[in-house]
Amino acid sequence: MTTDEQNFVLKARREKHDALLERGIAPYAYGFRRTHTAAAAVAALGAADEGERVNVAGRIVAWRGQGKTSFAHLADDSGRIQLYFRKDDLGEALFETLKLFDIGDVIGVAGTLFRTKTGEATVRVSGAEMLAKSLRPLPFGKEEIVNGVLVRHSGFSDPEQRYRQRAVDLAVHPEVRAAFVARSRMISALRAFLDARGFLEVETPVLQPLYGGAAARPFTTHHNALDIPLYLRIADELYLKRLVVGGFDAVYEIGHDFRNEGIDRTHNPEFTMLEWYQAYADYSDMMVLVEQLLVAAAESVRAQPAFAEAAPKLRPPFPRVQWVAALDAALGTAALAMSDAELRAAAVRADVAKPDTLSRPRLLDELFQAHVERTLQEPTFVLDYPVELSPLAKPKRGAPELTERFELFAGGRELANAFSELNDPLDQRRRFEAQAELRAAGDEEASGIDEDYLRAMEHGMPPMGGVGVGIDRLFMYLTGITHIRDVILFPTMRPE
RNA sequence: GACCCGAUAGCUCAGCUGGUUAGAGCAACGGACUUUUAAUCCGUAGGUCCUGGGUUCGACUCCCAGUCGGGUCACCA
Repeated sequence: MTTDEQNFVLKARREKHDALLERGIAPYAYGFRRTHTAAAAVAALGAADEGERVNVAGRIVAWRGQGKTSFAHLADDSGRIQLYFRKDDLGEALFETLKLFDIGDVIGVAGTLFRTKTGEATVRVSGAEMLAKSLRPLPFGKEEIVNGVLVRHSGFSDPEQRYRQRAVDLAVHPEVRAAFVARSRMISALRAFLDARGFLEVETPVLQPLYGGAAARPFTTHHNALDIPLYLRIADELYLKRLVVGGFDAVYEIGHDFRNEGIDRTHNPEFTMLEWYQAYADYSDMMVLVEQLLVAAAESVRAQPAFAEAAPKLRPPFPRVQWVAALDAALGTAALAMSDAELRAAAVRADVAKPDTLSRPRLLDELFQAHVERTLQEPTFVLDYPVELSPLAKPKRGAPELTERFELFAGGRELANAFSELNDPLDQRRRFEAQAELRAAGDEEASGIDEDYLRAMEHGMPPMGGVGVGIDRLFMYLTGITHIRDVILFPTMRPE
């Protein structure tokens, strides 16, 4: 492989750049006054054969030179439009300058709309400006429509390079842009849903002196001036609940959480979480809210043409199954009555990795995952988790060994997790102490005691329902996209 | 972490049971062409065949190790 400096393709581009300068043409402009986007220009022509004068700008994505004429396609955010350059229209000097234009250049053109004899809306160009000379070619493939389906030839398909060079991936793949537009619209819809119900969007610390609210290994960093370790948050939960103590009755946050764990097609170390908390509500209220929110999210995805078909048609209420009953049914016995040794033996039979190292709650959870979770394809609420698995959830009314907690599963994956939030500071302290014991016994994911959070709760925390929704996975479920890297613009990669 | 697959021109790929100057299409460069659309036609240039060992008269090709990537499975409440 040649180095960039020696590469003949780059060299040719650079020579054209220099030739533009010699002709007194700036290769990099300050702006361009557009009258139409590409799509708007096509629409402006309508069914007519001759149309108005337009100024359009974008990237040259195809070029067909033909002696004293040339055809090109110009792409912008809205779509693409064909350009027709004719020497008689442009004059000798400008037509010669066109030879310095390449696929990938960003240009602006002025001209009148017309329809070619093959029926395509086209700009008959009378003036063209270089806006940004592309010194490094973009790997545009050639495209054709076969039986109404776009077929791309060559192009840019190396998965690694596509994720590493997302700017290139986006520039040459409109369908990738469409996925991220859909993601953005879905997040807007989530905000609109919560805003309309009186929730206040807030921002809580990403850098935290203690991490909590979930079971995961954190990223650790160090603050120089304070000379203390700080952790990137693994959840927003404990700060949002402090805000409810402070008098904000309904809050939510959409932000990144960070978990220092493996990377695969459903896990990125940095991912987007929506959490909300509503005072005076319990987990039953949250179930209804989650159903409504999912319907709103699915509608927003279905409104995107690229995903109109993919988005599932949700019909609340979703089925509710009891955690204990589901696990008992799968194991054929009462799971909570099993001894630690029996649980461990069951874990071995279920191919759970390293069962000897797991605490009792983790064993139960592993068994539930192995036997129940992955069977849940249609959206399903799993209710009432054992208290050992849920240190931040209130005991279930009438069954104190369980908690008022649910998780929503769909497509075999967890989409949401919610509780009637524990607001008894004395109980919370006992739960933290139990976690601390598990931690001391080697459970890396058990939490410690967060005294500052306990102090906030001791001032009086209203009863509330709270929910966490994994946004990346929700979007994957609603679009049918199977790899988390395809829903995160810049997924975490090993450095080159 | 386990198993399978892959790495060759800027991009997408071919290269047989080992054989001497490593190919194609696109992109690039030169030329022809004033309604093309995977434009077409003629010509030119472009390579550390991932890295390191080994086998062999000879390795892009076979073997070993490594690196990186992809897929599947497992793990990650």
